[in-house]
Amino acid sequence: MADDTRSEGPPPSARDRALDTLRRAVITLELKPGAPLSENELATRLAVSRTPVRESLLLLREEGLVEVYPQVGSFVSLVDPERVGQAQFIREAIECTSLAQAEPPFSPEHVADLRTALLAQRDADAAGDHDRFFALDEEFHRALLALAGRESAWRTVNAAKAHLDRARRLSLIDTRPMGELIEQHTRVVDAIEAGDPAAAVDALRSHLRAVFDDVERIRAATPEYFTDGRPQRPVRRTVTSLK
Amino acid sequence: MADDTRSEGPPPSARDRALDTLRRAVITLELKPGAPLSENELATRLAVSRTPVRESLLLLREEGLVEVYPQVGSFVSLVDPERVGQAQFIREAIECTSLAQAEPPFSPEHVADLRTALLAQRDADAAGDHDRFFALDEEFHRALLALAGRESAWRTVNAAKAHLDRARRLSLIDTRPMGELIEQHTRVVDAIEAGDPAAAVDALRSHLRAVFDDVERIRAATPEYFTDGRPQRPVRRTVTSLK
DNA sequence: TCGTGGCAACTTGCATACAAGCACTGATAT
DNA sequence: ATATCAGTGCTTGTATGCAAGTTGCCACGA
Repeated sequence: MADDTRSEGPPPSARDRALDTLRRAVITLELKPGAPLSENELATRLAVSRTPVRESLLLLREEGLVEVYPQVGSFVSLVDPERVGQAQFIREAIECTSLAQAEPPFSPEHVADLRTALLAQRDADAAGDHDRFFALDEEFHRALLALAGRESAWRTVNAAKAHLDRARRLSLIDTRPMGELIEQHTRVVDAIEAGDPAAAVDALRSHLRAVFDDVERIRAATPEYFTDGRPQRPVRRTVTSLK
Repeated sequence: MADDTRSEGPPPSARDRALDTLRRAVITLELKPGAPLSENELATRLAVSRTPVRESLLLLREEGLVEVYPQVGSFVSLVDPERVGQAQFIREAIECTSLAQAEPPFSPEHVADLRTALLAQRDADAAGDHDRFFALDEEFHRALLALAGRESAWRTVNAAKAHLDRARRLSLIDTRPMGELIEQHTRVVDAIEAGDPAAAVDALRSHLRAVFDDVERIRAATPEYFTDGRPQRPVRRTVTSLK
């Protein structure tokens, strides 16, 4: 088990690499909401043919991150407050239900995972490392699901919260302190360690709603990245450079 | 509103048609779990090229309905009890949370929709029309979400419950009476009409769990369509005919 | 009879050519 | 100056050819 290279699975295909690259570019706002995309342009940049790029865009479209207008063009989706709200509801339903169904005593390893993610998150915030902060935030919520043996539900939560994540990333442009969020996470873990699931659910719920309320503030600050309810107007423009 | 042809949106592309056809074939068990697929074969049957078929398989793979082994073949996914349980949890979390957050008085139209679906479902059961029965079952649960203004969450629920639906369809092979399910639905609507959301949630939860428990019975009856935990063995065979 | 090696046919992944359609530009007429 | 119309270049959708790899059959040898 030591000399295992862990090459599990086949080598990533050109599509896998293109998909990872593009998805990451979209959620990190490297590709900004509303930015026009072009299969040919992206294929050139990624040094592959249109096929893997096209298939990637098809999957990203299914995730709600890209919109494709036939014979017109493809665009990074604008952040849709409606979808953000939907993601918020789904997340709250799944995470809170999971936590509510978890029964003490809790696995010490899982609780330790939560504490570890929490401390690392504090460091990342202090260092101003936004990417790491978000990765740890995901790790925290994932560990929360694992506490009740519902880690497999993470995939569904993740798929639903893409728009929510982008909105949250927008808020980091102001390099705003994340202390409040860490504080809220801490309250959740404290309640868990105290063996009080009900209190943990309450703390989690108010945390998730605080995150959601923040979206409106972000929207007011950067309205150009949000939909105004009207259909996204297809406008052909020069493609923004990817890296 | 009468002469409106409702042609909203562009005409369906070859990919759209292929995807609809294939997805329907998989969830109705016309294409049985474990059945080998072939892009070329399907392309010929559907009278299109490999491209739309390939893209459809890619999307179905993302939905968990198809498994693709590069250079080996594509197969209809076996029903995975693990995924069925996951779907059950997600469904219960979302539907019950939605119903719990709904506040009386309820919209008379929505309640009427529930009653209508219920009666129609009784007819479909009596007529032995399985497809219609399932369509109405979806309509019922969708209306339940609409009651709390969470109809948009239906998409997420639907995406998660593909394996669950196939398992339920397997049970219909015995032409088993669906009276119990209708009975359970009725209890939910009764509680709603009585303006008692808490009771409705309890009735809904026990209904969903009854559906889930049924899966084990189905698995015992038709184990060849379920995974035994081991990876699905790729075996090349003659492609089952589609329609 | 049983084991083994190689060939043939199939699979999906990727690249590319062609088709159909929309948007923008610019010239032209009013 | 303004409105209209045709052209051009881009877009995505589809079809198809080629490449790389795997499976299973079948002949061959022990």
